[in-house]
Amino acid sequence: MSTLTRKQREIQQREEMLLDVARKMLIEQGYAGLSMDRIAESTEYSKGVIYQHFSSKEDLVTAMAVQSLSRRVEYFARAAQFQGKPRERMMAVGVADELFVRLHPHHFHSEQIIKMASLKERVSSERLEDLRKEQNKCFGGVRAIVQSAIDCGDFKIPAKLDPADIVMALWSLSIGSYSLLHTDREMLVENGVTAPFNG
Amino acid sequence: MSTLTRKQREIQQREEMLLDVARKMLIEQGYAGLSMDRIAESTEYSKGVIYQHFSSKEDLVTAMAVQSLSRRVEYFARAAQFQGKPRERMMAVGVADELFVRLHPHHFHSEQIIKMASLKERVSSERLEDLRKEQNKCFGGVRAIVQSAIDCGDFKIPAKLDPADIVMALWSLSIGSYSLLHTDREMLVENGVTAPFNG
DNA sequence: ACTTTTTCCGACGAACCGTCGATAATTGAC
DNA sequence: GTCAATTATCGACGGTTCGTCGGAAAAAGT
Repeated sequence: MSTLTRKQREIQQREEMLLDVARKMLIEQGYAGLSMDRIAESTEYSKGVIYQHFSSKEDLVTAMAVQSLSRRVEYFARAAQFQGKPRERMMAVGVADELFVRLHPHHFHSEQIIKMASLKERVSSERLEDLRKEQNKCFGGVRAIVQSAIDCGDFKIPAKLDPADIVMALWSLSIGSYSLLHTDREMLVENGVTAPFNG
Repeated sequence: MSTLTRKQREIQQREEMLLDVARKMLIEQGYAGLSMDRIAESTEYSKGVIYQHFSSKEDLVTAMAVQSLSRRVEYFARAAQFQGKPRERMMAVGVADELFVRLHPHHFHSEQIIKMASLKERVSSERLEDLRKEQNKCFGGVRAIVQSAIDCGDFKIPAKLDPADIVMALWSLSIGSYSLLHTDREMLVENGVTAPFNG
């Protein structure tokens, strides 16, 4: 017997199903088109059931972000195990990031939504804690790799900068490029941007 | 006599007033707290009048983004006139960017909102065109500076990269850092990030 | 003073969020 | 198998918001 009862597993399974439906709706119709009523209708469950899983619409979107963030952590963990010099492991993380973005195009989208002020305040505190944990895992993992690359003299940075600063810069680049590519692609093309990504 | 009639000027003035009120509301209460009804109530105008200016809530937010983006162009233009070597002009642009972000903290916020898919589709086509124009001005201005720095041998880049790629990278960094700083500041501090910004 | 045109108002329909008492299903006792 | 107790589910409802539109009010014109 597993650690969860049958009923608990059913509920967890249903939650994933709900998230899948919601994700599809979010991608296809955007945040405005994501409606709790329509999720209920589309899944043949009632709104009451939906609200047993998610305390609000924002809570639901946050749940999606947590889900995809934990996926991202998996990608990074695999990259961290890459056999080779630390510097190569850093490259691997870059590849993992790009891969993740390609395979989970909705992730940044849901993150952007959460980041709109005052939405965060409507997310259940447990869910926010989940999000925080995953983010820290993510950040910590990448920092460890950068740190090891520095330690073995494979990667030099100005003394003023902490490894954490490097991670933040990389992360910023990732967020920023995604944001630009997925909403202003025409503008970039118009202006002659050619290289989409680089380690 | 100016190119606009008195009435037209009055309307334009009112539009700015509406945007000011809306901006305040957006900053204080977030997107969810930004309500057309409350703008009407707060300005003592009717909703009908508001909708004569903005075709939808998203159109209004876009108008705010256009407004602040045109401010940003002004900052950049001033930086471009900085007396000194091209490389120094590039630094000046960085400073201008940071200054802009500090003085217009709502800008990225409204941009983030617009970028949520399917919101864009509810913005009037004229407004979208305005936005596109301003963005191109912005991009073009910075690229010109980078180009001139390259031309005079003051700033070297790998042959593979176009100046436009550099601009995109800088822009991405700007977007990404803002995004991280304004929503995950605790996480950054927790993880030991120290350097907030650098040219 | 009266008509025409422009501007403005706010009640209204539709959609949505989140709640909660009513209803149905499941479990457990006998 | 029957019935009560508990748990899970439903969907109607109140409250709020968006965007519209017919008609009132003000301005311009004659």
